[in-house]
Amino acid sequence: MIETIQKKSEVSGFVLERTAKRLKQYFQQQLAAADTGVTIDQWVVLQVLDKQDGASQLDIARATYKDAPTITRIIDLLCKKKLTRRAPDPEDRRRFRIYLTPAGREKIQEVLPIIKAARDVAWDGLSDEHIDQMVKVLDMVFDNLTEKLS
Amino acid sequence: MIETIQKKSEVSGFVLERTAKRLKQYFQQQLAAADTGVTIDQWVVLQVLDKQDGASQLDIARATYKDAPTITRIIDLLCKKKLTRRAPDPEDRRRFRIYLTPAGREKIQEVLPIIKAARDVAWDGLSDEHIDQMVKVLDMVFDNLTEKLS
DNA sequence: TGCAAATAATTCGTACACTAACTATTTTTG
DNA sequence: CAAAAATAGTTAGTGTACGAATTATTTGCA
Repeated sequence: MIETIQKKSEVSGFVLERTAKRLKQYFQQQLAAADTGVTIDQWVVLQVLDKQDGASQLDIARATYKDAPTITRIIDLLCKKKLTRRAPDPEDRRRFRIYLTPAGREKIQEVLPIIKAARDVAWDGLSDEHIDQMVKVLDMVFDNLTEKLS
Repeated sequence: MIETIQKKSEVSGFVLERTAKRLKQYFQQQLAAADTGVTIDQWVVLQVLDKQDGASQLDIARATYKDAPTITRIIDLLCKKKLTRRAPDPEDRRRFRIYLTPAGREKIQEVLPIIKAARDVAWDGLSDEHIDQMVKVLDMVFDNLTEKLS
């Protein structure tokens, strides 16, 4: 049997990309199936606000690793749905502070169980040690790349 | 010190997403810096054709885990750049067969070293065992989700 | 054979990612 | 203090992702 020899790194990037894509896809599908009216990326922003209400858009960008234009658009959508609101920052007129509305807080409570159930599906059959090990490797890759990008 | 207890799965999805995003970002940046004129997604399609010249768009979609409309658009762009061409499939008039042009083959040779160098950066300092372990975990997650999606 | 179902590709609409360019502020610093 | 640099946010353009609907063709089956 002839076997093509290829470096580990040749497949692993592909596997990483593929799994991340499928993970996002599954969460997205679960959110849509439950008619939550929010996307997974919008959910990520809501979660940041849940922990840090009144964050600036840049705060949110940093916390989510998304860029500024993306946050502008997501906040636009969330505000249109009345889940968040923009308030001027009294200390810096360039800045907005983003707050959850009561409807936003309710939405978080509505969506959280769906997210938790999806996590259980994704990580089913994996021990904490397995997950820890994977996170460690992923973080090393992330650090390798971040170093070179900055 | 008060520490918030959270399940492993709560952070690991985030880490996975974050690393995949950064990986893509780095490859994309390297391709742009070298003025290759192709994106990382276009490169992935070229690589499929390198292994399987004359593949149908659906073949490419399956091999890359992208969907049909996405492949249509990417092939449109690659054809516009004269790196690939569409040829009707003599056996099935619904189908196209996609072929690399000579310029496409040259482009692959031009881009390959850039990709290899980027891989080396990404996986620097990681042993084959570490990578194997990570791939195993990622594949389990992928399988967990694929099962539920179909 | 003939019609229904499946398949390959495309188009449309919405959402996200990234770059570059721009406005409006605030901070630095000469 | 005033000009320059940095910062916060927005807008525009290109590329990608995904679902739904559409067209053309092929296959399955009664």
